[in-house]
Amino acid sequence: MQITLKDIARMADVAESTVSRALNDKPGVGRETKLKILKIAKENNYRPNQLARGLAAKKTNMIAVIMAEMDSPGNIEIVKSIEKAADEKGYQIILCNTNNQEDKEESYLSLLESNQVDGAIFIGGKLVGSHLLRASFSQDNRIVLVNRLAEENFFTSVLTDYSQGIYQAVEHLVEENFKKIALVCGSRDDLIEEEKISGYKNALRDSGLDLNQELIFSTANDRQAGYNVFLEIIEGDVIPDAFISTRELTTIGLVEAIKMGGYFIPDDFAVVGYGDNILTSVIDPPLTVLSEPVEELGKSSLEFLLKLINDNLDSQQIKVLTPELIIRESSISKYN
Amino acid sequence: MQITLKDIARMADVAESTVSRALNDKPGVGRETKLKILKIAKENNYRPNQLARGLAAKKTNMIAVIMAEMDSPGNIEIVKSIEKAADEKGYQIILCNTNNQEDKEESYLSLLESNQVDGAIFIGGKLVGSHLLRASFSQDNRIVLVNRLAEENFFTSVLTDYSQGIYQAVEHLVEENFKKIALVCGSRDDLIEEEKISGYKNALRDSGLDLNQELIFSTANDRQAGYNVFLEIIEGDVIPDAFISTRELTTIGLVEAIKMGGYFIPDDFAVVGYGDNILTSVIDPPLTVLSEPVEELGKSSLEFLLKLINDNLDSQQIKVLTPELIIRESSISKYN
DNA sequence: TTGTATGCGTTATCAC
DNA sequence: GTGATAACGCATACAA
Repeated sequence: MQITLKDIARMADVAESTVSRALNDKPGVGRETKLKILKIAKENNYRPNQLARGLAAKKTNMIAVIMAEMDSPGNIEIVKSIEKAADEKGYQIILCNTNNQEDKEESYLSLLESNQVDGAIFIGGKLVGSHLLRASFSQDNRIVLVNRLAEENFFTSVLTDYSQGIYQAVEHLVEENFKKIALVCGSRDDLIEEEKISGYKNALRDSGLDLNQELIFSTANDRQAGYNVFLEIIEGDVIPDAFISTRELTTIGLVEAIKMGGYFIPDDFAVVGYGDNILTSVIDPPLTVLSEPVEELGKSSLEFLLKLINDNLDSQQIKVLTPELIIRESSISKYN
Repeated sequence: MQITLKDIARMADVAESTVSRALNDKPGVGRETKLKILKIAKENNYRPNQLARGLAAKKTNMIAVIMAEMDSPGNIEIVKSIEKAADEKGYQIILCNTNNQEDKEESYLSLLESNQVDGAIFIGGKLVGSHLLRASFSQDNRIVLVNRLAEENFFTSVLTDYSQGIYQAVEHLVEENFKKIALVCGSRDDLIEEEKISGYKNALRDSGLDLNQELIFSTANDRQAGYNVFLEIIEGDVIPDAFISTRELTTIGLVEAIKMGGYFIPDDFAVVGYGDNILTSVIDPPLTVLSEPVEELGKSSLEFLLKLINDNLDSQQIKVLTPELIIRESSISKYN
């Protein structure tokens, strides 16, 4: 059995409250007694019961990080960044994976509603549903969204400016003399995907290129989907000369399909992928990518959340970060 | 503020204990009252405070998964498998990343010692230190190790049989007529690495090949280390014709270095890598790998842990799983 | 500076 | 079947 405050109090021959104060570095305890208490605690390897502590103090120093997809290296990087920042502030994180299932999201949400965590960060995923909104209201808005939109602009969020990112990508491809640029994104009823499309359209317009709706493709975000979409495309009427693939796993599959089909990158098709991480960097040829500001996304989201928690700041804040276009071989025209 | 048992009791005009029984599906509460209570709870979106519940019941239905490295896709797969199994059993997981730092491991261990979780699974990492041993003793051995060894064979564990895996890999390479097979593994004072070396030695002996200590290389498990070790090797006295790389990230770097050096796989060097996942599968040419039984590692570790927790089973168990050799292009000799 | 008393929200052990 | 009541381990307001 674990040793408790009461045990220490008995051993040190003081009151429990004194022990509590000593252990928590609170004022109002004599130097002598404090040292004695700390010594005893250490000797007996005392660990405060966090459940009891949380119950009494209404604070657990834990936050939930709820991610829609664990397969994405970019998301993992964001988590690592959050964890690093949290560690520095004395918080621990609980990592939860919803696998894009709404019911799991709701179940993890109860971590917050049942006071097991002081706040929650949501990474990615579809449009925010009603349960999240409700929870946010009832839980003093101790929620931060990363790369996720809500219909009502209500949540404190840290977002990647996909529109601007895609715009840069198109611009670059146009400079490289590619004319028929395909966009591979996600479901069109997802607001974030609409944002990408809007960046794509704007860039085409500003470059004087015609928009061809047939060059916009919506797929799931996995490798197979990326693979399949290419097969579909080369069977189609309009054959692009360049691809902008806006998610990591799709990018992987797309590149595979191109190579498997006997085509060459960038000679037959230029490719701009998404995410600058170990996965995309392993691909041959070296891939031009939109680099997601993963480090900053994580750091900022945690900072926002701690503000919400500690300052009871309930005014919502939004930070928008622009991805960086990292140009490598896969998008360099051989004719330039 | 969140609604509590007491509130519901008041609304339903019954005692708190009755509400508790009703909500927990315990016997001893009338059908009528039970329905009434459940209705009120639902209407008010009641969520039991898990801290209080855990404190009173001495059970949180949460387990900690403490991993040494989040960068490894194989480890992520193990976690996903654990999470899936846990979900089915009504457990949630807390995912912790130690980054191979002993102090972080110790701090996360306090999740267990402070009763925030019912048990813990450790994935990977160096030899088990004294703090883990101590914790295991004081916490009724509610600890399971995955791919991790302890000096004293004391912990319930699920292990990959690296020795057997490497043995198969050597055997295969020998069949393909490779003669100078290099082994790239981790630090030699790690027991797991010694196991790999032992499989390597046994296979060489059984194949009638000479052992050359200069063909065994110890590196860190990251990409750069894999890259560097190849540079070092081709500067060396003994040039191998095949590599067995026993960790994912090292494998990535090694392959990169080979290709960067202008060499061809498998013509100049055959390669057997580690881990059958998205990362290794993206590599060109298709990589022969030792496929880690990630799914089973996760599932079994959770089952073991639940047994330890619920059955108070303190007899230690060990399960050993053999990796599967998946043969692809990178290890096929052009002369066969 | 220190001790006493109370409460945090639940579960569990008694009575009735 | 139901209701008091005492834990669970800690924090804190207040009294001393």
